[in-house]
Amino acid sequence: MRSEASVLHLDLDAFFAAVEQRDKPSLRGKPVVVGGTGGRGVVATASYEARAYGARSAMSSGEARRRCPPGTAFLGGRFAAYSLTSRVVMDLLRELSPLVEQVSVDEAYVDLAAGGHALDVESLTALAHDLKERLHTATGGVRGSVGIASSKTLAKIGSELDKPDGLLVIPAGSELDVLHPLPVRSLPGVGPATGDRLSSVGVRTVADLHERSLTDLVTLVGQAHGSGLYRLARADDDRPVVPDREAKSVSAERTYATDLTDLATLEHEIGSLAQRVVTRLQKDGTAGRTVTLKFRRYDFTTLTRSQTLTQPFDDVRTVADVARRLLAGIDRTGGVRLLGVGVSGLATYVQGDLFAEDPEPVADLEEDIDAVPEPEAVRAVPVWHPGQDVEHAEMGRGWVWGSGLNRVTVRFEGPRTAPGPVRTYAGDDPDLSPADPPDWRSDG
DNA sequence: TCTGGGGTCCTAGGACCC
DNA sequence: TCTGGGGTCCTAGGACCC
Repeated sequence: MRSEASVLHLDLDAFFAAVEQRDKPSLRGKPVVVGGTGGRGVVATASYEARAYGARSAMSSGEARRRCPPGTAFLGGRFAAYSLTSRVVMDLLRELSPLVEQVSVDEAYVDLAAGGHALDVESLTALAHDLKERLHTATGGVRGSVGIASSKTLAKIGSELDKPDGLLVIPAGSELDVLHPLPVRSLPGVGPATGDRLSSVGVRTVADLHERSLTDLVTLVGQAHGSGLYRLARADDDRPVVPDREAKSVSAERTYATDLTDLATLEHEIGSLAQRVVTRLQKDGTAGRTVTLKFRRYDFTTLTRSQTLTQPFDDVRTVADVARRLLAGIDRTGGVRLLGVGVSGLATYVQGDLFAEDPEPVADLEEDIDAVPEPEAVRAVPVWHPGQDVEHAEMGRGWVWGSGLNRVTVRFEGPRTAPGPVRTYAGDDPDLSPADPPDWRSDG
């Protein structure tokens, strides 16, 4: 908690629906629901007109249809438009401060102290008012709610309390006055499960929470969550505004209109999910070490299976092969409602121009790189993927990082100058064809 | 027409190493 | 011949958020 209200939280109001209403004037003033329109769809965003009829985020689309009147627009979503509009807003925020932490397409924190702004309540109110107006103009009609307080949590609660089109400054010193009357469920991080546990011991408001001892709370909801709640009840939150957080995992999943049972179909679906994940991995110039398969049965029971490999990978074949092997160990009786494929344990690599004259130094990126020499060449080499039959090796392009006798170390070509997935094969001819596989091995 | 899709963080147990 | 802890990594599941 800072001594001044210098953290701003912006939350765009009914964002997806607002963009639709902006682009289609006939939808303005009418209930609009954006989300999955199929039999198993859920609501992503309901306009405030639709909320008046009881439509809510995460509700099944069927339920929303039942609640909303005829004439309600049910739309599938145009994510390119949302993302473009989001960028306009985030650019405006970056004019306020170099420290902007984007949480999602429609939400961000801004460190106003880092932007050198006057932090008295009057100035902050004027700043927020001005931001809201500029945002509305720049986006062509989207509105947002702003909270400004001495911490991220309080700023977020502030924007939430005055929605929609809100503006709430919580002056330093008044945090507990705002916090204590609120239901615990309104604290970020307190969902249905924690809410029920707290309620079962008579904790309903933040004031109730404030009366409980640290040990009580830790016993009730665990170490991390318990101490977090203890601090929250005291407005004790000093988390910094952090721009550009690195992603820790990448995943893709799909719920099928009807449950899948056929193994060949499941394996095919895993292939297309793996492709989606790998496309993003490669675009980000990153690679991962762990593949996770997510599996939801016909009855909604959900399980995950994962496997960690010794080397990072960023190719479809590895991801798909590992995921298919994980699938083989799962009882598929009754049918599969959802499949997901994820990659985690991401390693971050320096992006750079492949042919830059003065490449980024790679030596100190990771300890185990120290011994690796500069790449000698980029050339076509056979590429083997962990878990793959040697017979199915392909030709690929890779950086050759040192070819010794009977041994060539290859890194995948990609937008990076630092270590990526390493594939080594033994053999004295670096131009061996896949039809004539050498004695393959995977090795650092 | 019950329950999307993309994430983060935490817990807990077992393996393994020192 | 009984019996340590601590630390880290991996796996599985769960809570929560937008």
